[in-house]
Amino acid sequence: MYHEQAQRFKALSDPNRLRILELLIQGETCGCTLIDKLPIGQPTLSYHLKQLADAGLTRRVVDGTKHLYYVEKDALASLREFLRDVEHSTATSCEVETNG
Amino acid sequence: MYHEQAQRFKALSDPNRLRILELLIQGETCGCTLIDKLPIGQPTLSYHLKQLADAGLTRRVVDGTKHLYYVEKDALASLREFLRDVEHSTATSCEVETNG
DNA sequence: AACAAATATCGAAGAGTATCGATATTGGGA
DNA sequence: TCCCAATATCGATACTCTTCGATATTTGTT
Repeated sequence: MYHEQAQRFKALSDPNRLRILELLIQGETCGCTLIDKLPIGQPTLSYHLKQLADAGLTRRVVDGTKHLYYVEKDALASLREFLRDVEHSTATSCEVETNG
Repeated sequence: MYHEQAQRFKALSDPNRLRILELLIQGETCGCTLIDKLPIGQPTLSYHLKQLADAGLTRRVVDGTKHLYYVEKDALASLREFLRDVEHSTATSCEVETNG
């Protein structure tokens, strides 16, 4: 089913979310510090973090009043694998006249 | 800039488009045969093919009245690379207590 | 209990998306 | 030239997304 993969790609289809992912990977964990590095307000950040979490791309850990977010690298790897499979599932009849 | 990558991920964020990509890779090339394998009408297929082409994921070759579409594998590979970079750009301070 | 900090949720506005039926366009064949 | 097949475009509709300000919730601190 393509629906699940499509959902994950959708989570990656927003520039702010890609930026968030990279900040998280680089060591940011807390919404309260992310907010200073993004051109969006707090409710919007919360919305994007939820999108990422719902897609399985991040995991949330509650620490007192702070919420820490971590990237689920396995999910990213799974998407990479999907793309690679699509690329490689050729191998059959896709022969375009190779000018020979 | 994340905008361009986000655009490409957006092109992959629809199940029908993922299906189209796979059909194209597997040897389909013509809209007139794709249409029989998808649960959408002709204008919608045309719309999706345009989305994919605009995102640089496919290339169109006109052959008389038929239009042939080919997957730009380089674009897929570039997305894979982007995902891998995001995964690997850690290496610094993202140490979560590794239970040691 | 009162307050502050961090986050989530709500309601609304505006933009964008997917889909369709109808119609236009383009190219090949009679 | 006339018709057909393949595709694109248009206008409309319903839905989803992103964003915001305002407000609620949750937790730690005094």
